[in-house]
Amino acid sequence: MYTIKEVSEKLNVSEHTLRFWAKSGFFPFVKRDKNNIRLFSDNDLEWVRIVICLRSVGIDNKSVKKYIELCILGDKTIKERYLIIKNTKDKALKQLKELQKQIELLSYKENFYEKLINENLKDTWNPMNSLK
Amino acid sequence: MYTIKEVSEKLNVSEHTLRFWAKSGFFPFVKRDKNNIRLFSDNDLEWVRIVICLRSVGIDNKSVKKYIELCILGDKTIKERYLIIKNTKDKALKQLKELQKQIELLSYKENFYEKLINENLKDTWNPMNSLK
DNA sequence: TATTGACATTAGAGCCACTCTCAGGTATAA
DNA sequence: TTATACCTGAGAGTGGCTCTAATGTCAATA
Repeated sequence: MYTIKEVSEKLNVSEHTLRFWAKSGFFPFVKRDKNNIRLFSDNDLEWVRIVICLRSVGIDNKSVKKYIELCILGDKTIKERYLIIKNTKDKALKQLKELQKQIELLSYKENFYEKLINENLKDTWNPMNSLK
Repeated sequence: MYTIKEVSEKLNVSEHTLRFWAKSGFFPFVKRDKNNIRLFSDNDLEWVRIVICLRSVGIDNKSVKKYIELCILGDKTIKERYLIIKNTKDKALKQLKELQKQIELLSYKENFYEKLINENLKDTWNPMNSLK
């Protein structure tokens, strides 16, 4: 069983965020010890991982909450949950493409600056000039 | 020359955001017509693209502003700008890896649900059970 | 035994980056 | 000349943290 701090370190999410998520009802199953301290099981960690996954792909907190509620409702919500995960994956794939495009642009500019520095040329990329 | 609306459509950023960015000093070079309406040149569009790029990789507005100010200062800031772009690219590459991991997890779960639906099995993924 | 330090808890204020609403200005078209 | 389709700025509202403050538990040390 892990405290908030340990979960925070294991999964690289701030304690603040974990408490905020807890307050938002993302972890209805996490137990407390006699001093009211949250104890996450290994299985709970997997849940946190899913929340991280959904959030990092830009699913808003309300929808994350809804997904969790569907899980708790059990088998009869499987199709709905399937669709949420599928749509989320599709969204993530789009983001991946977008990110690749941004990396290309950044690489282009990195290269551009490298050349400028090496060749000691003037910068032709400034408010008054064009990219290409 | 393009109005805010046209830029918004071309680059898929809301007019609100563009105005917000303008107010934040991200486009000090954009001209206005006699009615005070912003007119973006093709070159300005490239600037907006860079801002989109930096923002979408999570560079905060203050740092975006700083980068723009460095550009305006001209040649003597090239090395500093190079480092900003390089660090941003590295950050983006990390995000790419992270995103790929998330997509893997989503695919795993998608598959899991698909099987459940096809085989009409019970859901073993719920608060009380483990992922594997 | 008292206190120090490392942990935990909550409520709630503050912050960032939008996002939206509003009131108002201009230009063309019916 | 009124409708529409734009544009403008100011400023309120929102989401999702992020941080602070006040408080509590417990183990170790002076």
